[in-house]
Amino acid sequence: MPRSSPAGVAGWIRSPIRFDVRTAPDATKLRLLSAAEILLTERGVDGMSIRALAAAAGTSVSAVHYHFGSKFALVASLFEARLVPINRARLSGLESLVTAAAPASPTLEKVLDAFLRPSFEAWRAGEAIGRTATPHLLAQLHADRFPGLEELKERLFQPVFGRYLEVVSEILPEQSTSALRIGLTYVSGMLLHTVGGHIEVAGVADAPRSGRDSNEALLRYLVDFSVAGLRGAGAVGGTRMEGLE
Amino acid sequence: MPRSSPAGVAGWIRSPIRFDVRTAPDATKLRLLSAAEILLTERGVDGMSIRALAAAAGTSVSAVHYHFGSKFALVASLFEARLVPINRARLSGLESLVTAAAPASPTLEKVLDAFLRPSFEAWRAGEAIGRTATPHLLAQLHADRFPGLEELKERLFQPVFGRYLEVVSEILPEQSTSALRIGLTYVSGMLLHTVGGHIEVAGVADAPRSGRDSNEALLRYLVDFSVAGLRGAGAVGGTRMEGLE
DNA sequence: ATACGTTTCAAACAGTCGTTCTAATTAATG
DNA sequence: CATTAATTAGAACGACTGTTTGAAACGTAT
Repeated sequence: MPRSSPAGVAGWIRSPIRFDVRTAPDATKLRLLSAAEILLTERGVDGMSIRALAAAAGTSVSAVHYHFGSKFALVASLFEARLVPINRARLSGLESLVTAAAPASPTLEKVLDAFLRPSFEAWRAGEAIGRTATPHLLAQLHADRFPGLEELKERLFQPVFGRYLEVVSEILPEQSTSALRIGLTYVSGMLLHTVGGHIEVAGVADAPRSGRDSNEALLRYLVDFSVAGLRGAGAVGGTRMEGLE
Repeated sequence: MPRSSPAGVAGWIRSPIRFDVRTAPDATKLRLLSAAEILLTERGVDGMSIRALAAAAGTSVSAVHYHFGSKFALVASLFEARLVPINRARLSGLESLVTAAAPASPTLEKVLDAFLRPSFEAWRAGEAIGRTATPHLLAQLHADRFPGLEELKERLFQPVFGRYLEVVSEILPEQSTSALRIGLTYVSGMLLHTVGGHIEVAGVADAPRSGRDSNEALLRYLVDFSVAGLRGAGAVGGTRMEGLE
């Protein structure tokens, strides 16, 4: 199939007959990223070939190296482009809660909701337009192995994680930072497990009929589970965590 | 390096001078599985080539297809060989708890401990012999995509999961099966997140100095987190889970 | 219209992939 | 010892990998 033009974004049309999205600046670049998002989600980094990507994007194979330099650079660029907005929403949401509750601390439930919700929003948005969506991609890349990807994940995720860890430590001062770090990592793990498509409860994960309600209910369940887990795991035995210090 | 013979398992030695493990039945098969376990953990299914595998196992490339038929068959065989004992331990541990507590139900904490402990045992055992170990492999394969692997995971894991879901449903009768299914899936997700090497708390995950104590502490934290999470997620709002039914 | 920098394309490069084939080697059986 | 079966090794197959190259096509400005 030749490159189809998904209408819209017009305005500065020059040729009224053969209008093509390619006339937009960076159109090829964006088409490659968009196609890569789907292929990466479906087949992983190693499973996505440059040729399959070029075919899906309607470009030639050399376009990838012209615009990105290498396959890894494209994957890294996509990863960053998708994760940065989510992380920004996470941080701004957290700071809003902190300032609103000052000088006290916000509730743990609200903090975890602020952490988890941006991913769920992107997840639902992706489902709406008929593809497996960004967070699924993030979960896939999280599991994938690729030279340099580990450092990228660290660089992008750690500032967010660290700030949340600070705030949660203030809410649960009786728990050690080490223990809370584990707990928050578990929360991240559950989130990735969810958006990665492993939650296959009736019609939630990849089913076409999953809507806003079930998505919201699943988010609430995850928030409640996390709140109770964080509180409960630290509360049972206060001193036996020294093995993890 | 030529094929080294890790001593032991003798008894029917034939040539006292050039004894080689190859003389044992299925020795090549076992060496391939063992080498595949390491390579799969490190590089994933797509990242492990038959040639690298053969080199690591000290065999020729054709040995793989002679003994297993295909690369996928080898991966599936390894997956099954490693997961079946863990699942057996999970089921027998659960039934022990059930019969011991009859006619009442065992505590949720004991049930989850029975579910999680076999993986932790295998994890620790793997660390002891200096490799990343079986559960890490399982986590890797869980994230990997491979034709037919999904069905295999389903076939191997579902009976165990279903039985645990039954017992947990009896312990928490006020929660719907759908909600508990999600919760138990989250518990699995956290476990995979742990043994997959994503818990990087001081010296626990891949650090060389992680020992029995920190491992046991981490298991306890995960059990406590799961118990509190399962109870807490269902207890907050009893009727708002209908979106997930 | 000419020139220029940007972007696109098909072809080729140097490998690696999983798999198959044939011959040689090994172990077991008569 | 001879024969048969099981196992191994190495080369070869066709297809595919990420990447590079050089020329063609492009919009834009001179």
